Amino acid sequence: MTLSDKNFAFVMHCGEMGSRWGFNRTIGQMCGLLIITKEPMTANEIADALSISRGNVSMGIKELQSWRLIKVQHIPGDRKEYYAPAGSIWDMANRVFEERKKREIDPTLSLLRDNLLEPATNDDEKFAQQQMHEIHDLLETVTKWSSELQRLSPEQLQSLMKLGSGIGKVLDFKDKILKKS
Amino acid sequence: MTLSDKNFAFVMHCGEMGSRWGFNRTIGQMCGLLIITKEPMTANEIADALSISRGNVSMGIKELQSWRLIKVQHIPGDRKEYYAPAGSIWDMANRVFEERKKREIDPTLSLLRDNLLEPATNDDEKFAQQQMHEIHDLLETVTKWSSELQRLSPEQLQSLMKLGSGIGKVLDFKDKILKKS
DNA sequence: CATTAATTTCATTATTTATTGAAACTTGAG
DNA sequence: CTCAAGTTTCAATAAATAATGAAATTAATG
Repeated sequence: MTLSDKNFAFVMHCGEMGSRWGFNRTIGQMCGLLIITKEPMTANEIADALSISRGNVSMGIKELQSWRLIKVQHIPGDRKEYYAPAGSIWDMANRVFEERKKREIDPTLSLLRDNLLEPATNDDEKFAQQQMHEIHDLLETVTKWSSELQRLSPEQLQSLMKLGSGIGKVLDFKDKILKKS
Repeated sequence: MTLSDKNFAFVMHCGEMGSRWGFNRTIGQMCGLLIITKEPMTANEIADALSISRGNVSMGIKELQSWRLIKVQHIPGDRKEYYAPAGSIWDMANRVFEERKKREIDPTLSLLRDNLLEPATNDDEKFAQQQMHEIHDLLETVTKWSSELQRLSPEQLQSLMKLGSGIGKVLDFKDKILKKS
């Protein structure tokens, strides 16, 4: 199975972007490949399509599984493993978002919490703590929000998404209501 | 000027996180250092504090400027350049967010747009285009939203942020209103 | 305009990260 | 249990990325 030029270009683009999205080139390519391929693929097919070693594919699969982006399927009478995206595009974007929050925000939040528990012992530390406090609050807000978004029903989410520039108006509206009551 | 243990630990943490935030270790450290240091610092002070070469600091400054995270200040009668964060914590987070959108989303959106203009020439391409279409729409929504958030006044933003779990209720409320009218 | 303090550049070197492929391991079938 | 198809591991190697520091450049001062 060979990719058409256009599809190949997309897969290569995913490779280029890979490291910006949180993984590396190969894993970006694998992810892109599995997304645009209708049928689940075997590890060997992936290796062939991308001209990379079998071992590298194995690593990549492990990584993609740790991101919960792919799932394994079996075909009766065939002992090979077939890989496919673990959900819709939306699901996958969500997973990447969640996973990146875990890697990019949580560790810092934890460090800041620890730091802010101890009292500052001089002026430098006092100023530093003020700054850290601001960062802490910002990250907490982001965290609260992302978990809030996770909790919304798909319909609510869609409603929110479609809102777009309407969000400002809804906010003003809400504020008015709250002031009255 | 030497850092206290706690402040040093914070700076080193910023280094560890650096690559996850979109830059590299040194630049993460520089960023953290400038944030928790009350007074603007010279390039040499930065190099000393982090035990890195002067040249490396120069590179880092250039990079941090390209992210619009730091600004240069001058002290009368002193020809050295003094560096300081370019805004509040909130400003900086926003800049990072914006810049990352530019690097992580825009190029893909552009590729997808181009791809979707050309008609698919076979079934594989047809399926691939469906998937790309979904990705495209998702990224467009994200883009629209982030620019929407940029446009909100600070008060509106704060109001939105504080909303937290209230967002669901506001949405339901909005839907009710819309249905009535 | 010469001096010199300060900054930037960039070829070289060091470090980190990714890839290969052969060997070890796992697993299902006979 | 044995075989063979399939997968994983990991030491060795390759590739990419970052850091150094000396030389070149810039710019303020008298």
